[in-house]
Amino acid sequence: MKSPKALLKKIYNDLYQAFGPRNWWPAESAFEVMIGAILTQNTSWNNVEKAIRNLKKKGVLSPEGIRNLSKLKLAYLIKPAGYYRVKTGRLKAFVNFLFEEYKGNINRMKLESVETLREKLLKIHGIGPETADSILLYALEKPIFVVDAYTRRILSRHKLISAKASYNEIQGLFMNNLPKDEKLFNEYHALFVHLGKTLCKKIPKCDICPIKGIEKGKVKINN
DNA sequence: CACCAGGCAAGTA
DNA sequence: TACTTGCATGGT
Repeated sequence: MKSPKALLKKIYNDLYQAFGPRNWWPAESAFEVMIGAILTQNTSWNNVEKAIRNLKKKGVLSPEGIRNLSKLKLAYLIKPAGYYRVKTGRLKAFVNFLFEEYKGNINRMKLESVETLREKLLKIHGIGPETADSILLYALEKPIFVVDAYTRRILSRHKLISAKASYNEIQGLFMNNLPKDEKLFNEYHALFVHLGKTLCKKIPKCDICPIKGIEKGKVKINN
């Protein structure tokens, strides 16, 4: 039990054993996932849910709905999610992209390769690596691993990565050592978030962390 | 009361 | 390249 492959598999198995399937992403449509991915940037999901509810209540949770809304009204509706002025611009930039590239049609978007999509998403103002990958994995069902603050914290705590490993390094650790399986990546990230939100949060010492018996010390990231 | 949450861009050195 | 700062609400 010392190769990164075996280790990452074991962590997954331990978490799945402990928490079971998480059924991610919590949303009723691919577009809702995309909007949620932007709204949840450095923001608690609880606050995002309020904003999503507001959008649904107004019947504007669609590419057309967001596009036709004035910035002022959009800002008001997403206010509970925080950074509402910034996020209004980001949502607008994103839906503009959807219409320019795909006529506002998500199915059209899904036809493109994950590599092409990722490049395009990263060019949109307000879409960084995590948001892009969340959209790719959870909205478009492309096999890509999402790295977030929880992932970083958990791996770092178990001394599997250095504290200042880059996004791409961490993503590579998973993608180079696991089968490129969308279902697996989906569940894996969801399990990390669940662990981070529950145990790691409340129990600083991590005494009852489900990830047990792993070898301490850094895992080789490059290979 | 302080602290932080499922980031990102822009500015500085 | 490698820090630092602004953005903002709501829960604990």
